[in-house]
Amino acid sequence: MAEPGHHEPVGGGAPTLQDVAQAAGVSRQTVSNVLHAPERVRPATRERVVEFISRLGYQPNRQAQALARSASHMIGCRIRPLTPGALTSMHDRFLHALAEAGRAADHHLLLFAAEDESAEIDSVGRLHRGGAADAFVLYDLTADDQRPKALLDMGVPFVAFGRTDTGADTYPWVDVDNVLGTRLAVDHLVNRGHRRVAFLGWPSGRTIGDRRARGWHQAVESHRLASTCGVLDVRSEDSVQAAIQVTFRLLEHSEPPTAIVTATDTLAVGAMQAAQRWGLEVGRDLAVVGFDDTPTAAALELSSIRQPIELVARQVVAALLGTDEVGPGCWLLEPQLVIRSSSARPASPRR
Amino acid sequence: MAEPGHHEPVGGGAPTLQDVAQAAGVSRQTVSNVLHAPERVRPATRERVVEFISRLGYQPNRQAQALARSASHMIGCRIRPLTPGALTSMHDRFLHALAEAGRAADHHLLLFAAEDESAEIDSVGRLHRGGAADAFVLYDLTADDQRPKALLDMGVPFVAFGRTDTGADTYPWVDVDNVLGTRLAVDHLVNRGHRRVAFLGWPSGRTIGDRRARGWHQAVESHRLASTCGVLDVRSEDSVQAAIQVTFRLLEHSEPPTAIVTATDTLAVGAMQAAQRWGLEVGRDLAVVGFDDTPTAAALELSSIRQPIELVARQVVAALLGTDEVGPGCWLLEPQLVIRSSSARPASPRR
DNA sequence: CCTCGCGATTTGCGCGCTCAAATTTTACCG
DNA sequence: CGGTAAAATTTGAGCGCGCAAATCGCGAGG
Repeated sequence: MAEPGHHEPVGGGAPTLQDVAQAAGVSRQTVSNVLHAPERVRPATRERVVEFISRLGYQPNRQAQALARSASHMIGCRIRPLTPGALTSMHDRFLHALAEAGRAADHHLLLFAAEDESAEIDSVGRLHRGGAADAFVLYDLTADDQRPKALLDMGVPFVAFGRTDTGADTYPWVDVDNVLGTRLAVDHLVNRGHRRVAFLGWPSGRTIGDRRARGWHQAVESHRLASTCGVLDVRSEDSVQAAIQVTFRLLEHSEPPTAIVTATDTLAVGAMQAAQRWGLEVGRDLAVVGFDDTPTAAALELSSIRQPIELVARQVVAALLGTDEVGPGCWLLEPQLVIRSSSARPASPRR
Repeated sequence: MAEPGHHEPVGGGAPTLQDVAQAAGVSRQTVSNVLHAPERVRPATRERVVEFISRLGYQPNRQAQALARSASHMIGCRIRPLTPGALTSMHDRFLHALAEAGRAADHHLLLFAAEDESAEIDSVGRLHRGGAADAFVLYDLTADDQRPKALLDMGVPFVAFGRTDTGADTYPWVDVDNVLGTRLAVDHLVNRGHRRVAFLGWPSGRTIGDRRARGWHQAVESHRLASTCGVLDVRSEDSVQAAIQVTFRLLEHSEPPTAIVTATDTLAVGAMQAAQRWGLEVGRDLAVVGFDDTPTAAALELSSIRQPIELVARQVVAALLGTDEVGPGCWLLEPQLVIRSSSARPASPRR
């Protein structure tokens, strides 16, 4: 015991590679090999080492690993405060999916808060230089988002969920086909016999909103639905109150729509509320389809377009860890329609 | 340049302590002191070093710091998948608040996914032994939650948001006073003139639900409200559909309540839906108050009890980093009532 | 019987930093 | 102006690990 260099895993610290090595009577590196390149170790040795690893409950120290291989195996991600007024978006679903996807590749999620876009850029730079995270995930991209270019310039690896209007070919992104989303909604309503399908969206100018509007337009045209008058396309802020007012304008028209496709669940909730106050029963007199499939949609039996967030997260992580692709990879995933009673019934005969 | 030991911050790696030291013509440790104990460094030297730190954009390497001081400055937190059916709880609000609170103390959030409680315990153990996180945050505690004891046994530092029924004096927690919450709701309704205030809660057996029920009971008794018959206390699963059915039972009574206090916003949504189908206008014929102030509540103009999540997060972080308290600290914070139109008007005269 | 070659295993080194102890410098007083 | 204490700064060691090069051991070939 007086022999120098003979450590025991004395209480306190977790066992180290050295501890396991000593216990198994091999060297540090052999234990490391058992973990990372088992084929290099003779089966007999390997088994013995494995035995001691589990007996001591050895767990590699991530900080030491990170330092040695200069890669932290952390994925950085800003967590945004939720926008007051809007229904919760899919932040938590996305974060959970990311964590899940990262786990498979032994990567963890590093969450940080930042006031705004430029604070986020600062934080990312700092975290990256400080080696706290190897790569980052950007989400909720706006049309003219500054972040992709900024990170590109800093040489920070990242993948975006969503994309900007321009320059989207200069960085890797994963996005959901919003155009397809609203198209699916309209198709579904047409199948149910609707011919006057309105669109309730955001004021034009925001990428996502515009794409969703475009999907409605395309579907209306391809089905040759009534829309020539143009009054079936209305816009409002993303709040329930605003949506209620705008929906009233839609309903007081001489030939009101029998169905409304909205750009968000928040707007859809507004449409439903307005319909009720107008004396219509949602699902019977007026069909409504929302977008994002928030928990609220499920609670209110609102049909909604669901983004495949889990797939997105998996693809984002794959792209992040994806070895040295040639050029930025881009993936456009397909959303799905979740049908609930707000749009399940066939259209009632003209009122 | 051939001089050995003379590194330049050549392209690639971020600048290190050594780089800054060399540039400023001082030693490694002096730079370190400027950062951590400026008072030990002579002002003139300090200024020069600071100058070079910012000029080189030096950022301490967190992995190296973590390794050296054997403290990762990371707070571990499991991210749960959201419960299908229930409205989103406050996960994202809490996570954001935690990240925000941790930032002030230079701590970041480490998110991980786990299937269930025991997987979470495993992960926590592994992350802790691996030095990936110094301490952990537990939330959504159930009455007989296994996690506190397990972490206690493993010697892993943690703070819980919420608490178990028994043994809550053996570990540090921060909780919101749920009893007070429903009491506030009832008080508010009584102020508005209501005398028959029903409670719509979870089946008894779950800590949180029971506390919320108790608050209603206390308030009803202290205000001497009608309740002797006992029919004003009803329970259902935490889903909108179930709540609708149960609310109908409440409404078909000979002396129906004029107001309903619920244990969650989900239940409140059910109550609101039921009222509408019954031909009552929420806010005029029937007042409803929810619990948790989810985004849905805001969207539907539902009054709700709001938990001070940001305070909770700050207190959790403070407790986590709090130096060697004597015994576990416990904090019970007060919720607040957010009044919206679902309960704002005075009670209408008896119907 | 000795050497070569190859797989198995070990050693040396450094990742970037902090702590403690050693060393140098500065300031002050007799 | 020497001496000394205090302040300022430097040096040495090591945190736990991975990489690369070095070493060991053993069977085949000459």
